[in-house]
Amino acid sequence: MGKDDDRRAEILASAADLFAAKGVASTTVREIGDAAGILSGSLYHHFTSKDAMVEEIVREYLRDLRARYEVAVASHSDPLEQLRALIRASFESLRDQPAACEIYQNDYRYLRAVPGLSDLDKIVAGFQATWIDVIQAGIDTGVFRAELDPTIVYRFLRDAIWPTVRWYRTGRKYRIDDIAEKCIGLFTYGIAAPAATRA
Amino acid sequence: MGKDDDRRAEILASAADLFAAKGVASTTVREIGDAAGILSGSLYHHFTSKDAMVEEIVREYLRDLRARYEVAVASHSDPLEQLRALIRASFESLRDQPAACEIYQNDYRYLRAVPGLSDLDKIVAGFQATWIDVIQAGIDTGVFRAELDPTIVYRFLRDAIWPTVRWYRTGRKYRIDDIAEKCIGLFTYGIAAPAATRA
DNA sequence: GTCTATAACCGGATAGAC
DNA sequence: GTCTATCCGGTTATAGAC
Repeated sequence: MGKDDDRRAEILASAADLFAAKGVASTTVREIGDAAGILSGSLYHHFTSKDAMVEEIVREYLRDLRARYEVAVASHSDPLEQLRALIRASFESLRDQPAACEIYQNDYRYLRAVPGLSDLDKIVAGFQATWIDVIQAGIDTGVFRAELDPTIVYRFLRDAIWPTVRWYRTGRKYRIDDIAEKCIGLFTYGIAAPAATRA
Repeated sequence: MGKDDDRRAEILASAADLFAAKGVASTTVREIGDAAGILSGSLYHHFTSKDAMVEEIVREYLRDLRARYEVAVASHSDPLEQLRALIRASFESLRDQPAACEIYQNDYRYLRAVPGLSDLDKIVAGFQATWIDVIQAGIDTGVFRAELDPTIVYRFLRDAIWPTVRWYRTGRKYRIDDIAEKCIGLFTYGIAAPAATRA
């Protein structure tokens, strides 16, 4: 049984790489078969459909991300530290599961239309609530600036962080930890030099 | 002649809406025909192919954005004001041409593969250079914090701004000018309340 | 568990009548 | 300038042999 599961996992992993590189819709079952060393028809012995493969990849990814977020929030009481932990957790997720993350980023519209992922919007709303609660707590306790709009801040943070998966590559100029800290620094203190703008 | 051009422009505008809403690859020529009130075959009297339509939409959009950026940079000498003008110009572009902008955001991979858009990467590199030059000037003149990495700052800014086109809708809770100013405030000063973190 | 062969469908694009 | 009719290629998925 372990052997079969391994084979399944191998096929799924190489399929995820293809989905990430070319987009889900543009990846054919023939290509998935080629990458796994079998013919497309044989895929249907392991999976019921191409969309079922996509669903399995994305579900596992979301489950993992949810777990990381829960640890991040539970590990701190200060909202600023919680927010920083959420940012770090996001970058670590994107480092550890780049293929699934890229699928999630690039093909959200496709995923929403997959029958088995009809609860996707609900899951994503849960992530959003986690971030916004932390931001709101920061404002309420005076750690964050009072003028901030939590929803808008969340959206800018989210959209700044996740596309990193498209340009970050392991072993290149930046390590993911460095990028995470630069992101934290930028969003915590802003661009402007204090003396020049806060007079 | 004017009549023909109008008809062309109408078809192109409704096609752009479809491309933006469903994605370019998922939009069929039959749907484009339906939206224009003609059959798919008749489209080929006005355009040589579906990709030719896409190319025309995107080229016009990029030309307009380039012009806005040039005005933004030329109108100021202080790097902080130049950066703010670039941010405002981006949001105004996204407000005035939401369909083309969304295509550009969502279907970049598709666009890169369109033969007629083989210079796309080069054009985009020009945009990037404009932003990075301004950020570097801000650091050099001491207006921006010295620790900043211009390339990274550019990427976070770019990725925070453009996805706005996906959730912003005219006449809703926020006007685009408000969103632009909130973006400027967030990236200029950061999240942290000064007293709490700068001690 | 994989292969062969093929069904059933849908996409972009074309030719020629009107 | 639009319609009718159709071609051709590529897609997912299935049936049954091995």
